[in-house]
Amino acid sequence: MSKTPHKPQQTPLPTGHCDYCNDRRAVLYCRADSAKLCFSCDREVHSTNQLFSKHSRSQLCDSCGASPASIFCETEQSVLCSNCDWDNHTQSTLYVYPAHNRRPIESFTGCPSVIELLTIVGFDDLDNKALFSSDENGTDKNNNYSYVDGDGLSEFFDWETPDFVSIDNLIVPSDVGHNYQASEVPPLPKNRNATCGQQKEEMLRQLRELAKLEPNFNYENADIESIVGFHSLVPELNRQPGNTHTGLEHDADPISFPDHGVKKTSAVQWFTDSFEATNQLPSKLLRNNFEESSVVPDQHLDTGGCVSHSSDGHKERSHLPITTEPVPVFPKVGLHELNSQERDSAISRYKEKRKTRRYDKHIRYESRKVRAESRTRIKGRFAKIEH
DNA sequence: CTCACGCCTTGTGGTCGAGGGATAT
DNA sequence: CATATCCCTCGACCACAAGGCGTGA
Repeated sequence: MSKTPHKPQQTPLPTGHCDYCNDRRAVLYCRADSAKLCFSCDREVHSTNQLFSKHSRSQLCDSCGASPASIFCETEQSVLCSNCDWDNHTQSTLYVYPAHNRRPIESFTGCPSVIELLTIVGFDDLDNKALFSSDENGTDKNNNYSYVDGDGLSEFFDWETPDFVSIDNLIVPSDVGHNYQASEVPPLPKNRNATCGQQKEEMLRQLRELAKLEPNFNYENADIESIVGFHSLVPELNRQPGNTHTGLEHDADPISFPDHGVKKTSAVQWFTDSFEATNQLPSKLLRNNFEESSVVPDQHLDTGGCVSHSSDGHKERSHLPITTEPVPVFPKVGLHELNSQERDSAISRYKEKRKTRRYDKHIRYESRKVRAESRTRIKGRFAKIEH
């Protein structure tokens, strides 16, 4: 592994506050709620009940700060939503910047513990002692995070460049009529740390606060090993099984962690697709949300192609091995035929549809609800009223 | 254009049971 | 590995008030 001297570009970070507490900086985005949340409020909101815990959350886009990120650009060290990824990595001619290494990142559900969150946002290589020691040494009076040498953090922030994708992967043969295939996003690498983008300092700070509130969190024991078998660290209260997913969990195959003698019901279930099994938690457990929220649906909404679509967006998702090898996510024909106006229109329709999508039960007529609740029933069925 | 009227459609929730996955034998 | 059992999820069912819509005055 070669460490690159490249440091994240210090573009202005979005300064949006959490929609819930309006105090801390928002670092996550909940699609179902269309809300930007900090880690603390995310836990509070999504641990309320089982329904809320199913909400799919993603990191906030580093660029616009208003949409769920689905792409990690290693070159820019940023997490981007599909639109910003498109804007940042394409030119007006729809050619893709070939030099940027990008890959999909995951959303998650449930009510993950701090340990899980560390993993989910890409801090899985961070020693947990460093998490706390940096809290003591690495924050100033204003609780602003600063790099700390010698405790693992500085090393952590020396970004490593996985070898999973190279420029060659993005070079398109000259005989290809258009360059869209170049915009495909490589599969999830085994080394998936440092996907937290440009808000990593804020994330780390919030996670540190969260860890202090987590009664069972013991950094002395919370090492990476325990992440893999983190049953013992998972507080029985105030949390529900967390998982990362594509938002298409219906067809996912649930897998459990090594039992460690813990009853399965207490184990956190994760969802896996066709991931190559590795020893690293993220590689094995995390799924990407590329299919649902990345550039793919945005850019070839109605053009068919490699990603199957269904009316409900759940049952017929593609089984293409997008996580094991690069998949030509763009059709050979069709996309280049879309002019920018059509594309904008398609994107708008997609975003609007996504925005209005509802998973929770919605009562249109409260009066009917009241009426139904007061009606006489026989075995649950409405019964005729005898006059 | 507004209003009244009549007819058709819609939506509401608790329970049951089919179906399928997980677990035990 | 095959079968049995358990457990969970989810759709169907019911009656009828309210909403929607067309028509005529």
